[in-house]
Amino acid sequence: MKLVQIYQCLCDETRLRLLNLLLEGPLCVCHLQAALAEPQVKISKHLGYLKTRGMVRVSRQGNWRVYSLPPEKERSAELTANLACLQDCAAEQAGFKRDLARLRKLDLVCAPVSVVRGKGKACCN
Amino acid sequence: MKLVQIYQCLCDETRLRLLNLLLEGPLCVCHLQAALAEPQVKISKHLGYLKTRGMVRVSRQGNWRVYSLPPEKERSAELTANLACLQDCAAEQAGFKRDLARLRKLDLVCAPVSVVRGKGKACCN
DNA sequence: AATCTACATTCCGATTGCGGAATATAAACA
DNA sequence: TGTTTATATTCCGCAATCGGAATGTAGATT
Repeated sequence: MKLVQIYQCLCDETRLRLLNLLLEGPLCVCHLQAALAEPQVKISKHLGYLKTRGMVRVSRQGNWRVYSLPPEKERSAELTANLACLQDCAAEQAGFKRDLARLRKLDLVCAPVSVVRGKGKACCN
Repeated sequence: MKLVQIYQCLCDETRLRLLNLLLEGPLCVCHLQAALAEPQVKISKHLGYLKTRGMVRVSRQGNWRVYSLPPEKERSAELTANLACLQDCAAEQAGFKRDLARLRKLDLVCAPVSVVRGKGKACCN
């Protein structure tokens, strides 16, 4: 991943917000969607953008797709540096902090529907 | 200057190379052009892009326009952090190092033509 | 006054990016 | 098997970006 490609991943507001959340750890799409309060297509498309460029990984867990940043050991020096820089910058800005706050309010367990049934919601919907 | 706007300035190869050179100090267009070995329009347009977004300043010195990064005291924390990050990353990559090497080979004095006349060139042309 | 020099701007055409509405898909569940 | 759930993909229109060729321009030089 070339340096300029890293910056291309970072040059959209929605993607910045997504990455800021993923810096906290792996997250399924519905949590990202809920935390950003943005429509599903938008989230999904930007995740696709990041994925095709190698900025995020996906794994399947039952009904959910869990996105994560590449494991630390596999990150290039430039990626590590820029992610750290992003995290520092975002930590001081209201919008990013609000996203994190919303994220923490969510029930982070993506449980099978059968488990959640009766509580009126599955996962974070 | 919002964080995402910083990244928008950084998301093009030519602009990265320009900024990497400007991190060394103020430079006139002809030096940037010679160091990058790219056509004049290309250089000029990307400098325009950076200027309208407040990423660089211009001053006139006789026949030349001298571009520079905003003075350190006026840089936001995010800008400072990201420029440092860029400089670190670029310092380890062949392409950027080549630009710097070419820059250092240039006669960095933009002197009036009259002074240079007889040596067969004005400024870096 | 005419010319030159260093640079910017305009005018293309092609590509890419973005957002939303609608639709598709694949796994889980009943 | 049919339905629901979570997510991706396609289709569409629009705006932004990029590169190059040609042209414009302001100040310096002759």
